[in-house]
Amino acid sequence: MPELPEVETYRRSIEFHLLGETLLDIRVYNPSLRWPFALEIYNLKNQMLLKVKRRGKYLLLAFSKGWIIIHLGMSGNLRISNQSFPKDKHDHVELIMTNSKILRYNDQRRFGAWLWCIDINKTPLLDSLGPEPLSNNFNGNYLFKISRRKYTPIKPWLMDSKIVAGIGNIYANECLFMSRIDPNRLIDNLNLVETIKLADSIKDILLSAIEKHGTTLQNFLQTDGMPGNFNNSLQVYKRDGKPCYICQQPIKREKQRQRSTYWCTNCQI
DNA sequence: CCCGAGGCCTGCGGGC
DNA sequence: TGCCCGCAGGCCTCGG
Repeated sequence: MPELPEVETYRRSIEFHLLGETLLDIRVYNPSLRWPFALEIYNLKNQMLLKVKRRGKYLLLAFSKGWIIIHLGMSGNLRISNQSFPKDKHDHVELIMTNSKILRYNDQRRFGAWLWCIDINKTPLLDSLGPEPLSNNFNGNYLFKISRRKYTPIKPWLMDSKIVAGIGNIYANECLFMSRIDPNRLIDNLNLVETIKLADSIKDILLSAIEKHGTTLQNFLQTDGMPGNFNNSLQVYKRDGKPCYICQQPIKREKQRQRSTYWCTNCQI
């Protein structure tokens, strides 16, 4: 579910509320997530939260003995609340902190993960990730270079975390609309002007979605329970059959690799 | 090596 | 009302 902007929204909120607090207790109601809840996390008891980082869609919490790696899968949610807040049946993990606040992990489908590592620079899950889309080493030249002599369609390629980290189905669709590129185009076929336009669109869209605290479709809520505000900015995602905001032609939907792709057949070429 | 389908889960909405 | 099907912000694993 949550893509880079939603995870970044969580990162900022956790940093604001919980950085420097000590982890008093860990409660696990259901350890059977995508992989079993990492038992090493119990060793972090009585340690201070030192850093809150993000890599792609992974949230990284640093303690002196190591890191908690959180991935939210499709339906994972984080909330920061007081003890009095009633528990939901899909609440699976709670971190109880010294300022009497609880970080609570809720995940209806349990595709998410709570893992552990000593060194985030030496962990297989993160090693294989491509560049951060908002960093300087992600740009149109990079996209141009790695797309030569490859013949996969651009849209599923953008969702491959080895190419660029953090882009999922919503933002892949939106970025291609902004750069006016047909999602079915084969990547080798894009010229440098187009890959530059695409990289710039990716940065634009992600930054603006972060500013609006993400997109709420079904499950995503901010740590205070408020929805994200990027929904009104969506140009194509979930708009099949509705008129394109530029040319009024109906937005088309088709599956690519089992995922819905939305685009304007008139504007995107 | 590369690619795509399958599968992990739960819940919702639409058609009959 | 109920059942069945398709659909949903992801991504690892495995087969060809």
